Amino acid sequence: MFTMQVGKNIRIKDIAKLAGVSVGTVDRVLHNRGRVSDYALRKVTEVMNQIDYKPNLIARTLGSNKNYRIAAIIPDPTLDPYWAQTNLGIIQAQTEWAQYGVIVDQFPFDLYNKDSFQQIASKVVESQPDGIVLAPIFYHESVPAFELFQAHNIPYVLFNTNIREAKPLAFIGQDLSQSGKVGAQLIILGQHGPGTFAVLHIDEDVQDSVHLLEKERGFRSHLEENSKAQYEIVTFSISPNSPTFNQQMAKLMETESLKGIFVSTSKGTAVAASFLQQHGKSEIRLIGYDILTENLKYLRSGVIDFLINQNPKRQAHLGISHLVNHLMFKKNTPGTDLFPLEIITQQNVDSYLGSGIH
Amino acid sequence: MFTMQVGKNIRIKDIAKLAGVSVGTVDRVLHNRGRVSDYALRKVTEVMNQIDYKPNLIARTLGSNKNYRIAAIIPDPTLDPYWAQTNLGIIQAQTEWAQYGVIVDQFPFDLYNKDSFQQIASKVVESQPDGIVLAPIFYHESVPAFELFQAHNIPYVLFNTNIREAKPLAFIGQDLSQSGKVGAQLIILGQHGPGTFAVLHIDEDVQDSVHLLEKERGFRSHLEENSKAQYEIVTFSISPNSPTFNQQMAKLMETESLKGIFVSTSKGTAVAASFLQQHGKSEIRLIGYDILTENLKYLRSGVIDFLINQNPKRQAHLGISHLVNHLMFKKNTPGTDLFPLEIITQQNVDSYLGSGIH
DNA sequence: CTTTCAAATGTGCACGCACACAATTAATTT
DNA sequence: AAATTAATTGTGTGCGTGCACATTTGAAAG
Repeated sequence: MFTMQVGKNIRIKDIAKLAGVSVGTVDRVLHNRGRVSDYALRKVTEVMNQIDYKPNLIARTLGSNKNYRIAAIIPDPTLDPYWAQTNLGIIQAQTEWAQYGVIVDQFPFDLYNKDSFQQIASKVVESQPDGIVLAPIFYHESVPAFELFQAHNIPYVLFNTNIREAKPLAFIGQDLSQSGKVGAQLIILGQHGPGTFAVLHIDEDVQDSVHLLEKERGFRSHLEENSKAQYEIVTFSISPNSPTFNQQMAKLMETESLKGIFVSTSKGTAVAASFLQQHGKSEIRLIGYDILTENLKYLRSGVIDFLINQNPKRQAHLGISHLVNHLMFKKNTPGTDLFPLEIITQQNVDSYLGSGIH
Repeated sequence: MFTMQVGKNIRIKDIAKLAGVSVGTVDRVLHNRGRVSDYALRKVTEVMNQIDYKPNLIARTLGSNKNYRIAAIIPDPTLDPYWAQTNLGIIQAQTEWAQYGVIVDQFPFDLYNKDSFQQIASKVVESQPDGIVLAPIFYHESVPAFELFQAHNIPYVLFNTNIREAKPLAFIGQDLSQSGKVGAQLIILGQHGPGTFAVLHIDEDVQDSVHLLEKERGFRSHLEENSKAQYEIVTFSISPNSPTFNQQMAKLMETESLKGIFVSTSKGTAVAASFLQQHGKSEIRLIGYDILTENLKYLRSGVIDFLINQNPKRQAHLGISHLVNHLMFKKNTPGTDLFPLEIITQQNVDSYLGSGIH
């Protein structure tokens, strides 16, 4: 029907010519800003249906010379090495987009204080950002926050923890139940029953931490389905601040039948490792989370056998990129971006440390 | 010294004003095209040293409306599922950059024919591309190819296999020796000696395949260093076309002491798996490479215990991106991009399949 | 002192899009 | 029929950079 130049891309100008209108009209149709007659609308949409128009995103960003402010709500990075990694990802995204008019403001809250989360959330809304990225680790406190964001029409992206009720622009993280299954698979590998496996939730308020319980659920379900031998699974939910903490851990270490430990938190992994080492029980299989400096030490010395990498840095980085793509490039982001459940060992850990952002 | 507007970025125009010259002169200095007086050159460089000018890449690509042709030299994707994955990565990059005037031409060569590689290489140079990405799987044939590229001043990016003599723009791939070590670590996990481990090189001409021997070297070195029990390691280098292939494999399967098999090629992994299954020896630990459809089947049914993911798709994709960044955005690429040695199991394989390009 | 010519410098347009504003047309009122 | 107003459509400018071309400068030659 129409002769098109090969190689060259279709521009708004071309559409205008084909539809017999001006670029302004096409522009109004594309962004449905109204102020267009039915006739012109029909003409343009007709052309649009026949050709495959892909707007030049490069030109678009240059043309609309907008500035965007993004708020990042994360736990205080100075209080926890895991969230320090997250912080790094945010900083990276920040510097990356800075020259294109994107400003990322961090709003840290206290990991151990639910109220602080709520306070920060309303503070963020007050600052009227164009978008929000957040790690909604507190279930109950998050739901009203989402409602607040929605009421103010601010798009938000979740990472780390998914919450069913939230209708975010995107979720970036892992399938936590599946993550538990990976842990289970690694803990029974080459083991011969019967024996005991321990699940440890160290350092967080488990009552409300959906993500930790999800991991445990996956862990248990895989063991029940797949282990031929008889294994006992025990769960400990303890805070290191508790007066009985040392005592409880010591008792666990001395359990004769103990064959493996699965720790659901990254920080807790190193804690469990130190106890195993102290009690000369390095042979007991230990599986935990994330490549933190502390964990690295124990992984290298063989106390920790496997780490499951949650990649907090990349999660945060990608969260912001998603938001920028949405705001600046008007790109449709995929609803969920599930990260691979990376298995880290003594032998492949360096290949992960060496590679940039993966 | 100079008052700068916060938030706003420095433009060429700003530099010109500060240096007391026109934008044209600044442009000439930036791209050192000459035709600039010593005085002006000094003035501009002075300003450049004081401020941190980051060119707006968005505007740059829009302004210089250039077209780039990239040639991709890879083994024929129709002959091997591994290289089919590579092909997918190239196609993805192709569609991604198409609208910005980047054209990627594929030049497939015959995986089993070294001469075809040489022929294709000179054919590529004839086509005068702006850049080349290639998988130099044949050592001896690659070196003269690199010299040819250099002589014609065409930048090239390597992936999959690194070659010391090549001075590429970038190398994208894995540390193969370390990859073998990961294989070894996974094969002894939970095993109790004594016993036999087999290293299988199936399907390629091992004489010249540096990459396979690298893996074996790593495998052996880790076992020698780390296993307390006595293990015997045997190596088989066989082609499935060989008349004695079935016989040799059958004999291996019946080896009583066999505790594990490490296969160095992705295609060979499925072959080994089928033999294990046929002989009812699924309990023998099997470790191989890559998430190919065939391998997936055996991984799911438990015949394959671990796969090490080389991520051919992403390697190819990133190779092209590196080249585009160099050509179009004039960005300095990092010399080497070592991919993590991803460990794939029954439980985490879906998390890898689900995620897009990571 | 004018002419010639090359080196140095400045100016203007294009890239494709967004957006503000100007111009046109049609409908309604006086 | 002229004037007012609203609805629609078209035009122009800017975003920051690259590049072609025009202009200026200064020195050498006539």
